[in-house]
Amino acid sequence: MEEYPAKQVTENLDDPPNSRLFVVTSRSITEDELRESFSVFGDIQGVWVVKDKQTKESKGISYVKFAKSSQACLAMEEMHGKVLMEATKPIKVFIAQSRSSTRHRDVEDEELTRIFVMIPKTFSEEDLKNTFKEYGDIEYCVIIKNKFTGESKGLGYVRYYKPSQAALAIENCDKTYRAILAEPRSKAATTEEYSGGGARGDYTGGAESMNLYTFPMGDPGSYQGMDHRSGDFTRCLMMSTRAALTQEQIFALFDLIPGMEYCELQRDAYGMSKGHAMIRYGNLGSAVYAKEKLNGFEYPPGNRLVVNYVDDGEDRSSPVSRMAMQFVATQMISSVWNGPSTSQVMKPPGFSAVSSVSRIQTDVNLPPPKKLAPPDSKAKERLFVVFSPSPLPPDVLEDVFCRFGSLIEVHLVPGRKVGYMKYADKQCADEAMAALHGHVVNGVKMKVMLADPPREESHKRPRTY
DNA sequence: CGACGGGACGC
DNA sequence: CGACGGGACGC
Repeated sequence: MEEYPAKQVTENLDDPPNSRLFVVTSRSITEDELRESFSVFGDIQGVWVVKDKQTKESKGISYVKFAKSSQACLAMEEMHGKVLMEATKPIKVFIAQSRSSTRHRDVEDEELTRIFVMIPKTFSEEDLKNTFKEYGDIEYCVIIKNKFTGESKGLGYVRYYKPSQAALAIENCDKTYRAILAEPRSKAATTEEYSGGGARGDYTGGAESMNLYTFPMGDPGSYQGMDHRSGDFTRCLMMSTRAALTQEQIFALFDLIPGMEYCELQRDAYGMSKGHAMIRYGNLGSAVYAKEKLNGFEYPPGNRLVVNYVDDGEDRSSPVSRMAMQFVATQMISSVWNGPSTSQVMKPPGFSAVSSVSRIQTDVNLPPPKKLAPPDSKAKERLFVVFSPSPLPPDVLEDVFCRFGSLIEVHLVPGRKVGYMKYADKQCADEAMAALHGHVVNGVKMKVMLADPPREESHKRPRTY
């Protein structure tokens, strides 16, 4: 990166985060060749080939700095495993450790594919998915909820399949979501030594001795993102991995679930793993079970496997097969919640279907519910609502206040008996106020007024008088 | 009466 | 296995 003043270079290496690549190549690969092959992915700010001090020969290590993390991630995804020149080995590409970091582990996809966002409390996981799917395919969404009341805490996780997708979301989503990369869930985990080295072959043995019931899948949170639609279950699975796994390892892993018919690692023209394997089971139950047990499983530890259903071309539309799949799904969910020993206890199919019984009692003649305005809409008017004797739950308030149209968000002030209703349209807000002020909902009397303008950004110096 | 911004997952 | 240069300069 000699074309930049040195001070600027060292200061920019980690800015923005995860915008620099660590590239392992044959020693014959030059800076020009790297620049040439990586420049299609974005704005390269510098290329540095590490060379031996004395001999000036390349050590087979290079750094490529991009302007954006999404560009670096895309380049990593596309170039990892590629052969740059005839008769040289395929290159390895990783996001470089930040210069200040002392750690020596590769940066895993696990750390680059999940984002942490702040969202309106009214957001469902479906809303979250719909908001963030424009940046790439989402593996799952989870909203953090109060365990007792089920109320959203206004925080969520979105897991993408690829680092570039998460990076695009962070770079481009509305600032109000405050999207950042999520810290990996296991903080001090992965302590045991996997120095990554020659121990790869041992993991097959490890897998065989593993107890399926003790897989680290026990947190119900990860199931909230599971897709329960019956149409998504198939006998065919696709597994993605970024660590190099052998055909034998993958076979052994998926063969732990009885009924595997077929398992093949996909390879590119050089015989290098493309990081995908196709697995098929002889029956749907086995496939569902394998997916739930192995998706997210770390094998080897630190390398998170992604397992998904792929369309196997079977007709899943008949009522009989739909019901069969619903049955399997319900059984799965039940066994997850209750543990394997009680998996016989099942809820009837369709149990979790929405029961939209009206839960509103009021002295107002309410119009029917209307759709919410997009969460990123600009608020044209806010209502200030005072509740007596106690505040109404947010879902009830949303149901009531949305009926005049353009409602963006319900905000209750924690610990107080007041709240704010954000509207994208002034007239809708005024209608809501006119209709609801002084009225009673579920025994709670409401004052509905125009809100004072929001407090200014509090980053100013405190007043000194 | 009654006023408004922050951040973490049942490991 | 495969991890960090050379050269610079505004309180």
